[in-house]
Amino acid sequence: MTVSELTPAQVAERSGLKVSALHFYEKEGLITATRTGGNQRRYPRDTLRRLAFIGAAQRVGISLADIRTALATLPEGRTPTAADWERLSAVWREELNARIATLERLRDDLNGCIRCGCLSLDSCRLYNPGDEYGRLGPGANRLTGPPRAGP
Amino acid sequence: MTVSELTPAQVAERSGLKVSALHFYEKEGLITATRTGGNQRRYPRDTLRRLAFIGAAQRVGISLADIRTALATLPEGRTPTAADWERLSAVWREELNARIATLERLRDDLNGCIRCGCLSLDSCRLYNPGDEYGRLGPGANRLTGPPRAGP
DNA sequence: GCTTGACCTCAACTTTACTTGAGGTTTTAG
DNA sequence: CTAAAACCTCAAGTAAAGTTGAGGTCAAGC
Repeated sequence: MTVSELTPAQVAERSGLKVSALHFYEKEGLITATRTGGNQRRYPRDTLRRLAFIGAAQRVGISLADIRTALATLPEGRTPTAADWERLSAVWREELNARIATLERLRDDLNGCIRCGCLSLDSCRLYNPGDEYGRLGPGANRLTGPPRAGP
Repeated sequence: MTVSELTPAQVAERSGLKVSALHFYEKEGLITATRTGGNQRRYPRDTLRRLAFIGAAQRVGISLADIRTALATLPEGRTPTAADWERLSAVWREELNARIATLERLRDDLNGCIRCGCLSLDSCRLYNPGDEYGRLGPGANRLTGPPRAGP
């Protein structure tokens, strides 16, 4: 096997993910793998970076579907450069700033709002968050936290 | 029906939730309801406040199980006072501060870390967030975002 | 040359947070 | 008094993000 390719076990080890998660991500189109003669997976080196990126985005609360959309803007046919990654991360940077701002507002609302007893009234900002969603770039959304599930 | 009790439709209207969600929350022990002679639900007025609290906590990324634990510390037998709610919200305030700090660190890491190319290396803080979880009070956890699901 | 560990596929199960639907009852408006 | 709107229960379905297990293959060490 080429020097620059990684086995499933190596990727799992270095990413902290389980092999089953790697299969899942591949099925979802988030990472790719070539196969050896014996049909075993070999991951390109930049897989670790992709996985790190996926993990960071997930920690911000972005869904795999949105992450896939963002990763799809990476160039095909060549290994992404640092500049490619930076372009992507700039979007998340905005996302993070927005999320931080939202949380700060939520905290401040909580300070004044529950204390004053207005919570549950129609006019309460905490109760009626007006700007829960926003879009900043490809696939970036869900500024305030995990979804309140639906179909 | 007593002046201070609300019908399912009224609660749904004012909370923005569906009636099915109210049933679900009741089954999960997050809210309660009395019944009329005809077996229909009537919600105490503070249900709206409970729901507002639940919504705020969810937006921070706290699970219903943890929210239930927190709500369970409210006094039984009497309507919670503003002070009761404030005690609870103080916990979330800490939670919010912690989450904000985590996101700020994540953003700063992203600024330096992806740019410098270290992402995916074992020593990278972004790649290896060391302090993803912490406990501050009853049921408070998950500081950095939604869980990466598991069994 | 065989055993052991890493791999493979595929289907089914898990959790959280709800929704939908079926089949039947209660309340309200006219 | 009746028709419509709102309610009830209970079972089953949904979505996301994976994990687990069964049954079989591949590769490395002794």
